[in-house]
Amino acid sequence: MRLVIATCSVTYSGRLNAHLTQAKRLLMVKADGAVLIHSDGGSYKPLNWMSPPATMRVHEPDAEQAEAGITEVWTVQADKTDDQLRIHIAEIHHDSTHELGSDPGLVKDGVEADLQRLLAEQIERLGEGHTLIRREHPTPIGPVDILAKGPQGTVAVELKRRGEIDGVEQLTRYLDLLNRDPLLAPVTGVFAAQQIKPQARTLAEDRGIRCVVLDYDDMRGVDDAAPRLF
Amino acid sequence: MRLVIATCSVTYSGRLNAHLTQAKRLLMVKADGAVLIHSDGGSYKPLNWMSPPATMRVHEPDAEQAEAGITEVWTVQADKTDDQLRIHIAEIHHDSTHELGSDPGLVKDGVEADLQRLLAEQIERLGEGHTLIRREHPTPIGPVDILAKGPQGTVAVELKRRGEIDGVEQLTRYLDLLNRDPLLAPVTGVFAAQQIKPQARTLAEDRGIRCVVLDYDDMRGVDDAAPRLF
DNA sequence: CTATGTATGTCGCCA
DNA sequence: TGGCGACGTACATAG
Repeated sequence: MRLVIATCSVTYSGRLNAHLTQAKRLLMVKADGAVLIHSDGGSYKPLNWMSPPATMRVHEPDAEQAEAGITEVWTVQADKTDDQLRIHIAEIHHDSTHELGSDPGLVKDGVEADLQRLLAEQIERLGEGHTLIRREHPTPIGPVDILAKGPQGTVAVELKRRGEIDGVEQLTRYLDLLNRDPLLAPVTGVFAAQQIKPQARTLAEDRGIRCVVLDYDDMRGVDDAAPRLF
Repeated sequence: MRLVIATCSVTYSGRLNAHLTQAKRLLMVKADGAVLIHSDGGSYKPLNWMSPPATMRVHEPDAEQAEAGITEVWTVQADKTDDQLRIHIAEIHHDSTHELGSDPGLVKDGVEADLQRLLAEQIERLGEGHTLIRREHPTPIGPVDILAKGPQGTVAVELKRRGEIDGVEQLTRYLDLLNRDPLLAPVTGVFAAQQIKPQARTLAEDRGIRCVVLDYDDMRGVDDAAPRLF
């Protein structure tokens, strides 16, 4: 990985065109050809970048560029598309290269997949008398997270980490569709999430959809083989 | 901006838990407290990060950590949430700090606004006999992208770069509302996008909404005065 | 490979 | 401040 602090201007052309006027920034060049241009603020998204695989070439400035104070021009070309990044460098303030090696990568815990697995195993959290029919029940408009058998018939569960209005809309579409199937109907809905926003709860209940708040830590605690990462 | 190349392990806890085992990586500390952890591959997304505003504290390792070879512990705490990043440093290979100043920011060209302008100018792409009524037709629930007059009456167009289910929902809401207006009704819907996903197409057609795929390059080619910024 | 759904999404707009 | 939609979305996974 090469790290350069430089006064530069940047132009991107590809799916859109974008331009950065001259300023002092960090240029990060990765081993796979990726280039990231960061300022000293904002979140993780760079001001501009090139995704790998890409190839970087360093040129001398032409006469006009040299006249404007440009000392070096970097051209970063995507290997598979015609996306291109052009970096015009006026001054380099720092330049260092570091051997990092490959990274063992990130281990995650607590995403929707975990929640779904746990709820399928602990389906009684929907209420007494529920049994699992299946997870990821396929429909033409997408898979229903969990389908269960409840005391009053079939139950379709939409599962979210954070329950917001679009999740209720999604579940509503599934219910409309599932209720056209005479083998399943009547199907009622359950909106299950670790946290349910008031507006989502209001909309859900207005449509006869039951809301269930899930306690992830509690559910993981019940799970015997809860893997502990750290 | 501070740049550190370090052998480290990282733990994030917040909306989920995530862990990086020990390896050599880049740690970027921004002026606003943001911290990014990058490896020497992948696109612009860091392996792990903390969004600003956040506060970083540097601690001595406790006895157990010191025993494990940790020389320094960084704790990065989000200012407004309980998200936390803990970085255990075994060895620092490089450490430099740079004053960048604020950035003038990015200028873009070629997004949805351009597509809308082009479709308004080339409204016959909706089919023979269409004329433009107006762009950004205001309604209480938001502006309809394009309103046109077609052979069978008023047509409401929802425009997307990529047509997905959410866009069909959005158009459906507009149609429900517009059809309550006796001066406009009956209003039919057109879902226009550079690319339409199968599920979105299924839902749209099920609701009697016509789908139109737009060729942006072709449309821009027809446009004489295609503006070029650089 | 394409297709689809999630994301510690981030970012910008507008009420 | 919060809701909503776009994004050069990125990213993983299933088919």
